[in-house]
Amino acid sequence: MKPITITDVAQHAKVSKSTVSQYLNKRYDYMGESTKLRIEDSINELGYQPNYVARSLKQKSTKTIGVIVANILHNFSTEVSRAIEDACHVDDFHLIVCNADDDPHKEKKYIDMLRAKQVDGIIIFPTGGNIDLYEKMLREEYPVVFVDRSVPGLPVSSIMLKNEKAASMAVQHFITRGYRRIAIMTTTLTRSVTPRIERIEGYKDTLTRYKLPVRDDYINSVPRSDIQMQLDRMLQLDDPPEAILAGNDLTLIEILKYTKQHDIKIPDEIAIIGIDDVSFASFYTPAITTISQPTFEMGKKAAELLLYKIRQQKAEDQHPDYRFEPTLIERDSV
Amino acid sequence: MKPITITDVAQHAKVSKSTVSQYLNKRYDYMGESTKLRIEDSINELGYQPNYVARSLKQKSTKTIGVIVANILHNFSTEVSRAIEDACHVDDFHLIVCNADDDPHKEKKYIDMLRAKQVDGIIIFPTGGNIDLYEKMLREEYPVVFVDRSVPGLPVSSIMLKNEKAASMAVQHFITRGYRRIAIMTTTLTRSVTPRIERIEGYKDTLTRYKLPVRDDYINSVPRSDIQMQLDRMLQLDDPPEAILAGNDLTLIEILKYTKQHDIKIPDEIAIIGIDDVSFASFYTPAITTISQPTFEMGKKAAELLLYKIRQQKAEDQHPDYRFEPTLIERDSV
DNA sequence: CTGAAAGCGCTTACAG
DNA sequence: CTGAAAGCGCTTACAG
Repeated sequence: MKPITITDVAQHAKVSKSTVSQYLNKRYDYMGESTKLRIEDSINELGYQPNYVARSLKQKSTKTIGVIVANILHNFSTEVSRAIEDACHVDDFHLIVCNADDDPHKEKKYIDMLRAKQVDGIIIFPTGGNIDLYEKMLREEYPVVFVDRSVPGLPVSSIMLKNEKAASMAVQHFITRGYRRIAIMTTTLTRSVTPRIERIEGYKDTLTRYKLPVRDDYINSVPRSDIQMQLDRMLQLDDPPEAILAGNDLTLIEILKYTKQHDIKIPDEIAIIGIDDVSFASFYTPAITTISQPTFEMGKKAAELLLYKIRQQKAEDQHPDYRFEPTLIERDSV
Repeated sequence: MKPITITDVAQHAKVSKSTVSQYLNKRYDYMGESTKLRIEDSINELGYQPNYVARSLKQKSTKTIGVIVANILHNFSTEVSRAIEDACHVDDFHLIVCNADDDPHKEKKYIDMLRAKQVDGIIIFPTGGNIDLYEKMLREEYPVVFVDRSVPGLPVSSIMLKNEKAASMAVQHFITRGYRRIAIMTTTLTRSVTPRIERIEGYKDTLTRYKLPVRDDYINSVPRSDIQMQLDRMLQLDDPPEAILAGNDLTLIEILKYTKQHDIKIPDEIAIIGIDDVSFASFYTPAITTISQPTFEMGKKAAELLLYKIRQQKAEDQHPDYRFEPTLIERDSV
């Protein structure tokens, strides 16, 4: 079945393609009322749908943006993506979401694919493994915004949590409740990743501020698959920690699996706070105290910033990173 | 900064655009070795990236498919989408995922948008509210595959769970463990939705088969926001149920919130099975017994079927629906 | 107020 | 073995 094109509509309405195009783009300024009506009728009668691909080619804009998340398994990624989608929707922009799976090769593949598809800009949760590619995009004045992690040296702002503050709030909460031996557990990646570094920094600073010792054997950064083992090691220390700060949702899940399996009571035997709110936090037993990120605002800001760059046709921005406030949600795991 | 086009490459390599295009499409059959090398060098030197939009316009194929899930909040949707993505990746097809949010208007909007963007086919988790639109697509021989829910009367197969069997397995498991007063709770929608209907059917049949009474006041289909209230009502019956089958993940979550809040012991005071595996099932206390769907296989089959239709340029298929096996994962909530 | 013509960046028969 | 030309379905100055 042959699709209806603008030519068919023009013939049917007995006007030129140009006039139909004017109509489609709502340039009614000089259009006769009867012409307008004839075109409208023809469109309905033929069931005409404009071909965006053709339009995009001519206009050099697809009204589509790409989002590449570092790892879709983090709840944070999904929530931010959804907020980005909502914000784009207002301006009639569409989204293509890709998952780099913490792999710079995949990230590069997706960047290339999205650019070949001519998306108007990309929001990246950077793996950190493609610095020269990010630089190249910038040289080509291609609109990019970073989320969750920053890329030092690039004049592109990143939308991030106040990570140090988040860790600090958690540690302070532990301290207030009387805990002194406080550990932190994060997942590790081969590349250095802003949130992890800053959260550990905030953790250390806060301990120091409260004159508590900073112990290396309480600071863990291991691959997700090794978390259970690492907990084993840490809890067998002579003076094991009484509290653990989970650096993100996946880490928290591994810790809960461990405590469940070894029948360790929370918070009596070990207190827990997780950064990132998880779906089951409120109805887990015990309900889990978390530090949540304002994912909705962060996604919105990322979208707005990217759309702004797209409109201004600029890639750089002089603004420092945008930092968002963490929120402590007190529940029963501390 | 002006992007590099095939014309630039042709000039730089001192050949025609046609030849460059042949090269790009790996039609090397009659191409001189030196020509090939010159083109390759020019591409690298200029950093040329083909424009897929232009290619798509000419080839009338975007190598992209759309996925419209009824409600992204169901874990099932996310997992199936990911499986579809993996399967498409093999054939170098890309994905645009949209969330209809159980709203037929949004579903229609997304179908129109995806077709305007000329995606080669769409996988739909149908809301059921756009039958005429589905029919129109079929008339236009547009490739479509349904997932999770079927649309009666349309010669388009749907990829579904053996829903009756899933409910039946759950009920049998309850019965084997000695439970007799078994209820079912599902979310309701204004439109009738295959899984819900079939699961209730399977539930009833199994009770009947075991000569247990089928009680209307044990069968609940209410909006998500009313689940808590409904549980209240049901548990205040003179002879309240001893076991509840949760029709999907969101229902299960509402039930767990309720039991937590009212301090109801699982499984001692109420036993629970959820259809759909949830992330926290294994480390919840108690670990939740679930019936899981083979989401990976289902997504794979959906993708394969759609890609097949796209290649054959056909929309109909005579095959009955594809049905997949549920799996009972015994844990501690029964 | 409307239409003819050029052009977006590719691909593809076809000619030589 | 390679190139000239037409065309995919739109939009956009420009002419009248």
